[in-house]
Amino acid sequence: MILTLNERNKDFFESVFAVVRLIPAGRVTSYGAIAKYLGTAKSSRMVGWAMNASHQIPGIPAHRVVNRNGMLTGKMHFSNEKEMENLLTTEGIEAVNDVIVQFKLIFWDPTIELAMD
DNA sequence: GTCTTGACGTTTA
DNA sequence: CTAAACGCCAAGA
Repeated sequence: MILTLNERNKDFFESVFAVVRLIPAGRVTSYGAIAKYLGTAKSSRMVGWAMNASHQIPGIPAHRVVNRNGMLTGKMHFSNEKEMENLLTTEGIEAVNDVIVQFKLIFWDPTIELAMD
């Protein structure tokens, strides 16, 4: 179910969680992409903030969300720094030096994959 | 109430 | 090319 955050204020967190949950294994996306999809492209920080709250919610593959540079910026927020990289590796995502390899190829853009019309 | 900080991203210098 | 500033908005102090 595609979320339509028209109000963009109502349940921002919930929307972010929904999108993140839709990210298929082996794929990754960026905070900005999610923010853009939600209509808050300029507030990409809020996405990251929402992700921080996602810790309390199970089923949120936060490890599949990285910054625009493909860098594992949020690894420090996991139980262990290697946790995020480990999870990515398990899903077939290669990450070296805290940076996802072939990031562009496995990049999952909600604005495209979810095909908002 | 104000001020600082922050899982970001884009634009200038 | 790299470094710094700005915008954006929410939460904690």
